[in-house]
Amino acid sequence: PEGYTATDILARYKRAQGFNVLHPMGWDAFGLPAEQFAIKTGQHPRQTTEANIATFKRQIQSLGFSYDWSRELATTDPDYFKWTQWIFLKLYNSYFDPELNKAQAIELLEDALSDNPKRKEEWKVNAYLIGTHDAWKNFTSEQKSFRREFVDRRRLAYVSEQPVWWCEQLGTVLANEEVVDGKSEVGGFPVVRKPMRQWMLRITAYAEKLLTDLDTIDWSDSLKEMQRNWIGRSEGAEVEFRIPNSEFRITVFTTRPDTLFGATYMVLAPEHKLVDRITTPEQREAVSKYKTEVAKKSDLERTELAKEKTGVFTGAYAINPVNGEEIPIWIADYVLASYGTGAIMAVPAHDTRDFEFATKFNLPIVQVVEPPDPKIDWRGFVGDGTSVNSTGPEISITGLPTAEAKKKINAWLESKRLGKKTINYKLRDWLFSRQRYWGEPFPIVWKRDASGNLYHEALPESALPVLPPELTDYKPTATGEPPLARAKGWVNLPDGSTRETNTMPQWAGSCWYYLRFLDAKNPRAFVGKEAESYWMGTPPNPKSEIRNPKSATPGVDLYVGGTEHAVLHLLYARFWHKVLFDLGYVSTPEPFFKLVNQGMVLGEDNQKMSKSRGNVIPVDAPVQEVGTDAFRLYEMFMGPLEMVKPWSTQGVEGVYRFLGRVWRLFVDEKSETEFEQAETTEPQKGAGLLNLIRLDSAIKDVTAISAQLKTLHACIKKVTEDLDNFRFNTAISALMVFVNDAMTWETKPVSVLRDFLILLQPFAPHLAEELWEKLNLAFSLQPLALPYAPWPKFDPALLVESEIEIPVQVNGKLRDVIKVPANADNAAVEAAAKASEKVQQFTAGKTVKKVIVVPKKLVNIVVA
RNA sequence: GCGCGCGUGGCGGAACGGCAGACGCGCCGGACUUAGGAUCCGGUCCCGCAAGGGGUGGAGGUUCAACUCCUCUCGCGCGCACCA
Repeated sequence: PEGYTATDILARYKRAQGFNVLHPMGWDAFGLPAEQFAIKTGQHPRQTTEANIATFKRQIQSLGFSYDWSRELATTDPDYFKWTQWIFLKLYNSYFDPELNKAQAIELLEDALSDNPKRKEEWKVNAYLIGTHDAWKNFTSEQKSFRREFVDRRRLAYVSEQPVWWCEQLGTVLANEEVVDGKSEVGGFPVVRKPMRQWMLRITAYAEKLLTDLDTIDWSDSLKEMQRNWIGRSEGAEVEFRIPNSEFRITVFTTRPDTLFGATYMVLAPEHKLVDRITTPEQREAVSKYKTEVAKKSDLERTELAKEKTGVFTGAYAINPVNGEEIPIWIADYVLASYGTGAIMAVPAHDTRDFEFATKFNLPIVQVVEPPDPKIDWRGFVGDGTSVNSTGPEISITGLPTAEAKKKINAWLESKRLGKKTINYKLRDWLFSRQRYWGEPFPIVWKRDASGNLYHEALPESALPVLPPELTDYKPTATGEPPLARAKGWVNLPDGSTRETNTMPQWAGSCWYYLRFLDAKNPRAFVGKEAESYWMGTPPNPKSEIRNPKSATPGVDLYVGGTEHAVLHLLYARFWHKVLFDLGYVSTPEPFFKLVNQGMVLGEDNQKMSKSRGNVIPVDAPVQEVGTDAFRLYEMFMGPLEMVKPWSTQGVEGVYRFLGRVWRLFVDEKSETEFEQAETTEPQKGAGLLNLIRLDSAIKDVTAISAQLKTLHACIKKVTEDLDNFRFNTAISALMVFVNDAMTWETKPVSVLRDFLILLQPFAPHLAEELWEKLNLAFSLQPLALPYAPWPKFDPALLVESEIEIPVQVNGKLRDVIKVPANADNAAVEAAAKASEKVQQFTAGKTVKKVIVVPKKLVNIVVA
């Protein structure tokens, strides 16, 4: 409720300011967690999903959130996932054009192949593919399958056979992002690497944009940093090492080409393709034994237990291109097959891991970098310095600082065609298929060509939505065959083709729901052009003030959510959005302009709430005890939204008492006693008895005096400014200050109380509306609905004091507080300060060296 | 190990470089009450009768003035982690 309360307050605030506010709610209900719950309770996922939605909806509605329920959606609804499948088709039918740096329709790739000779060269298209687009129709089946493969390899959604994370207990493969410390993110089950044929999404094509565009959006630094780390950009060079008397070449990636002269050995990942080919007969046994050992280790063991380096010599040597020296090639599991080229040049003098390895296996350690400080030991020094011992027959970088050395050696490598500058990313393509029942089916069928080769083909848009088959046994299989394969009648189509039986992951639906909210019922498009550009488009809606006016990037004005989606939903959604942007379906390059992470609410014991600890506060409990308004108010009063903070039952009572004071500010206490008595004697009259409650007789339709206006306008100013900065806790404290003061008033002007209720309404809407209604009735005011009553504007003129208090310091220490006329000039203020008796006590007999007068703030007298 | 964030009363937390502790909880005292776990009034950083002194994890620095800026350091939280 914390994040939802925050957005509801802002939605109500912005609505009162006259903005057109889109504040929606929906259900992201496909995927593993929902299906796991269904299996656990032995029900069909559709049943449990519907039941859970009903429960959540009841709770959410009990909190009085002002959602536009006409836009409610569920990702499991065919009217919704039809468009999830539609977007998948767009991914399938697009490729990433590196020259234009954007996604393009796949037909353009085909056109480019036939029209642009330069492009053909780039793509390394075989000569027989050259011809006009039309000519392709007359290709032989062999040619067609070649062309198909060529195109398929470039789709943003593609099929790939490679080692993937397989989770036995969940019966499905998982994406990198869903595997945490060698276990599944859902359930914490072990996962293993297993080669499988799977659907992938080419998110790596967007690595650079996903990284650089972070600078255009207003997210927290930590969240941006998490995405940056996950994308893991690193600049370096690829260098090619020859193997003597062999055709084979080993390419390594290094961020320190300047240390090339210090490369005294090479290491290949045990899984590297060349390992078996280069291993000498004498070393064959040792190498294959090591490979088997490594294969048995889980990834967890490979990383966590890797304090001690292991590896074996392959018997082969490579030639260091800068000095022609032969260096031994080892294999070791500290080199990962999945990063860079799966091979490294080892520079033990200037890399911690290589240093450990070389020390253990007695490999030579040669200094090639001089640390900037001679006191630092060069052994294991990994920072920047000056190159030494780096002179070869053709190239020397000795004496150059690291940055220049890198530049020079890169240029040399490039001129010799031995290497080139490269950028590497940790980000891998997104594994997009799951062997589960509860997800969107792929709009894909499989066919065989004349020579019997299996190939995939997209269904036409008219075939959407592809509904999943009704299955009584929807549980996953042990073999990894998707449960959908059981529905033979569904799988096999009349024309002999078969349906794809994998389903999409739980993240698919949430990748674009914010777009569907804009136009939730549109039957013709995933979102209508007009609706999209009205809510999301450039130029930014000039009425939006949440949006940073300096940013050219519009999008969703405010997204409140937890950090748990940092490298999952929030990365995936940005990726999909960028593809849709490239293809011209949305008008912004980024989906979410401002994102605020609400901090977790801990249990009263300062621990994370969990069933096992028994410290969970169920939403219904405080709502029943103190009511929705107090609950909302406390959620916001606990502390800053972003901060982690513990729940406190006593704290809830505090804001409950505040609401009681608000009530008594408006209501005649005697009438309340009458109401309570009547309720016990005549309970059958029920709600009608509420009329017994009368407004306090001090509330009058009179002009407010200036002190009252001052109190009101100070409150307006503070609440307005705090809401603009998402500082709910201090806004509430300002409301409390107002009430504390107003309680002492002998006469309470209606106009002031009304404005106060408008300020209170976003936080405590129920109480505010009740009192608003009573005021309207009692004073026959126009019956304007409170949520649309215009937000009051504070008048600075009313806050001006004729006399102000100025603290006076002597040598920076507070000695007195003096009263001066607000319009007093600096000289007058200084004189008044010096005239103060208390001040004189500390200045007597001393020389005044300097007097600092900060207008309307403070006086500091410096004496010696 | 690297990155990000945070250290303020008994507690949650306030403070554009300008009166440290707003507001709330708790506690102490009083009023009203048969009663109070309701409500209202007053008090509440520490030492001190007071005058005054000390105080924002610790040590330095910049400044007339530092919770706020800089350097180092300690502690806590989160994230990443053999990424070449």
